[in-house]
Amino acid sequence: MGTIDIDGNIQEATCKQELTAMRDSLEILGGKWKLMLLRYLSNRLEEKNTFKKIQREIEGLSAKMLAKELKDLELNLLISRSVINTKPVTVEYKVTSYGLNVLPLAENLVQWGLDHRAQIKR
Amino acid sequence: MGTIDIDGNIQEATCKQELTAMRDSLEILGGKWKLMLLRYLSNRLEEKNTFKKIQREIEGLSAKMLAKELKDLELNLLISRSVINTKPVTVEYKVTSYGLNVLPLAENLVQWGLDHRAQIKR
DNA sequence: GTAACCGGTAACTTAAAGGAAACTATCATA
DNA sequence: TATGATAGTTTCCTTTAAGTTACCGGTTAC
Repeated sequence: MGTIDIDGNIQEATCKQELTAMRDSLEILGGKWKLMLLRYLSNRLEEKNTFKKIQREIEGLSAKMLAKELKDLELNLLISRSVINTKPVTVEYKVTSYGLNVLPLAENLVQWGLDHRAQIKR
Repeated sequence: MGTIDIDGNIQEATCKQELTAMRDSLEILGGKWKLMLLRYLSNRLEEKNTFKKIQREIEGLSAKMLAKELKDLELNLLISRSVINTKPVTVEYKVTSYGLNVLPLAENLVQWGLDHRAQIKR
């Protein structure tokens, strides 16, 4: 196992680095709404996903949480935010192409959760 | 996408079920120590991993948290607990074969975390 | 008899996450 | 002038996750 850096060198991660990496992942993707938002936006690439639209369509998601989660995702380059000059202004959120890379991971979690529920039932 | 149940039927999951599944996964695997413990035990299949040994070797992990995380993992059939009649008694924890299935998911998280750190640096 | 080892538990504290409701500011329509 | 839309922010509150310290019962070695 190893990543490849800019110069093409294999980067073997130490045990501690691996742990940090895992915690990073859980911290960045792990909130209550983050993966959900990424999946939501990934499944609506052709639509104009504004703040209010997202909030209306995801039940239970408050403005405060939505604003925070969107900010976090943007900071991590997973989504983009663009202000559009309509009146009143609208703001559109999109998954970045980099953000699309998270999807397989999210689907793995979905699948594991489904399998696990079946497993526990036995 | 779909799981296969006992009778071989394809189970298509609704959107809501998928979300629940994802949250289940994060809840079951998402604590501060759970995935770390699973990886720890998975890498030490040949050793006798007792409570104290684990606590000694994982720095920062208190008895309380260790006991709690082990209980949670056991409830979810991911590890097994067996009391051994030594004096004083020791308790051995092992990953179950079912628990081993979590490893790929954990490695994905590790890999994503490493890649992401590289990505953010640019 | 007392100190140390094992596998925990209980009580308390702190830090972070999350939720509800009200509020801001700008513009448009009725 | 009042109402409603968009995109948030602010305040207050509750819940949850996690850490700290002290302790228990049983056993053995000194």
